[in-house]
Amino acid sequence: MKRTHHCNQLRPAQIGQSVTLSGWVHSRRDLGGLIFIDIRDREGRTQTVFDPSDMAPELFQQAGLLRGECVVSVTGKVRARPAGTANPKIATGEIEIAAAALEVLNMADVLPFPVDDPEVARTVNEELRLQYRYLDLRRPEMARNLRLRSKVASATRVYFDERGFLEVETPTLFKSTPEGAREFLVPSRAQPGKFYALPQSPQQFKQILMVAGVEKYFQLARCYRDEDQRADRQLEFTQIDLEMSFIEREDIYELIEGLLRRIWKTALDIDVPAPFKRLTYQEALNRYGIDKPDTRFGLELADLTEDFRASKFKVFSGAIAAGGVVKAINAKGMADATQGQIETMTEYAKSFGAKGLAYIKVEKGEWKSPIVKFFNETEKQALSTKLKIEEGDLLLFAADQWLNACEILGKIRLYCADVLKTRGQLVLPANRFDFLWVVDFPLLTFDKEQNRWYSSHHPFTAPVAEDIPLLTTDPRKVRGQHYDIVVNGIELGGGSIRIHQPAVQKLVFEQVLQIPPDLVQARFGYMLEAFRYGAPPHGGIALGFDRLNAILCGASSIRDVIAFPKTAKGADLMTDSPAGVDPKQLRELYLEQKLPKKE
RNA sequence: GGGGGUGUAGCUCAAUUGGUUAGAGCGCUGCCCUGUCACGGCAGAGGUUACGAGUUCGAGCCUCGCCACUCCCGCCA
Repeated sequence: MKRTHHCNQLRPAQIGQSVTLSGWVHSRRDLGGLIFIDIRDREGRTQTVFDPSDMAPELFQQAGLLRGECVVSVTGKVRARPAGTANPKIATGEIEIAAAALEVLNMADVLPFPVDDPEVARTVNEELRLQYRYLDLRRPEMARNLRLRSKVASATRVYFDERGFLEVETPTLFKSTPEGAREFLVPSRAQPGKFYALPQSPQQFKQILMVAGVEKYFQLARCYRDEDQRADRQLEFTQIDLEMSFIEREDIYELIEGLLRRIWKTALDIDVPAPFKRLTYQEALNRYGIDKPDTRFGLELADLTEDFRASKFKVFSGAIAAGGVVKAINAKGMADATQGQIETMTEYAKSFGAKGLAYIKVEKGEWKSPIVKFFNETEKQALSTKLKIEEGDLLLFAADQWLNACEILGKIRLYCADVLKTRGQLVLPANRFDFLWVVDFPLLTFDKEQNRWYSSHHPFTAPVAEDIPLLTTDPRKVRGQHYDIVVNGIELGGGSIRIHQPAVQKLVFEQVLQIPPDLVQARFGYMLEAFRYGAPPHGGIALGFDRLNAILCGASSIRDVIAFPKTAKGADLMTDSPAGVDPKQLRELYLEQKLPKKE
């Protein structure tokens, strides 16, 4: 019995037709002398009626045995529902199928959790959902996420095709290049003692493709990073990865703005305005305390360094004398925070390395604070002006080295925004998307513990041309031609213009990053060689495809937009992976196990 | 590696200060019911309180350990 329609197709126009529907028993309502069975498929659901006055007793009896999630085919005539019994909640609610035949394609055991009740299903323990993912994915919400993701992938492919990009697949069996994220290793059977590594990104291959003359490459690339996970980070994830030759940063901005506009239009029917705002790294830190600012709300950081340079309050003036800064935010309307809440915030700040969190509550025209007695009139005036102080405000301070002070207040800013959201004092519309580019990142960051410079982004990022001479003299000041795309405080992607001159690349590896020449040769020699045979200037970007879809779906975790995600410990609860292997398999790979001792 | 949260019936949740036989709704089973759509009514079954120790006259509750899930810090070139 092949189906003639799907379960969201029949309307009054089809009344009188004989049809067959196939799907799952969504719900049954057995009235004794009359049975209603709603059949559901991925498109929707349709009511069928089993009426004993109209059919063989065996058929009616069979219908009575059906249970939730049985798979059935029902054949019958489409008819209008009797007056007053239409169901306006579903699209097929004006009609029903008068069942004439029933084929039970498969029975179903009682489910471990309901999939037909969205209220309950939403709160079901995620552990259970992951164990029975095939049931979880039957839920309309999850089915919608899968479908949206597919549409976004299609729109992406169409967009890049229109722009002349080639979709090229790159290997997932790569080699280990242990700069950066920890890698998954894959032992080679054919070459004892040697290993592949799964790529953290197709970075090197896509640059080689530019040397190969592809000019415009893209891929929905699977990437692997053996690092601890988060709500927005999985061991394996997907990137919209691309690279172009003969371009500058502006070309990437234009391209990605177009892509995101296309995706938002396709997925949400929203017209995103372009060009996007741009912020330098410096400004992002200074104003928002983070390199991926959520600009949907204010609570911006103010700089008070000059106002407190000579202050009697030594915590401030001392930090400044040590080369640091004093920064503050005004948490509007939070003066009623309890001592406990302030304590919580202080502990929170300390967990990010703050020494403390000075505050002033502005209540009943008074400044209540343990520190305000140290301030003179000029200082108070400066605070008033720069922080636009009003009744009911809560001022929070950080005095530390510039980056620390900014980052601490950046975290506190987000924390305050959450509190204000919870209280209903800050409302962010679900359809608001603040896109922006963050640019002019420092090319290098100094690692105090290892006493060396490392790449802020990755070692292939090109310095801003005029900063190249500073590479060996003053690395701190070198700006990278790196850019991040941020939306609503989420880092959606990042990329850069790459180094295409082998001499500069070699200089960065050996002189700046201090990687021994033989290691450079072993790891990147093929790349340096490739660049000698005519490498075009090139650059690219990668966007987190899972994060992108989570944003579009309004999901709080990327697990909700990945069909079969892993838990925080990297387990797949459905298949029970990872799992042990047979000793024979290990022997074939020339591996021995040395497991940690349990105490 | 570190910090926080959660774990009680198939599911979602209760359970006073440590005190009687651990409850409710949904689901499930049986019976009744011809216009329901969260159908309704009656009856019933269903518990190693994640697991393991300990304290106590007595532990779902307190202590220690351990496991799983989750959020965060570190980590994520």
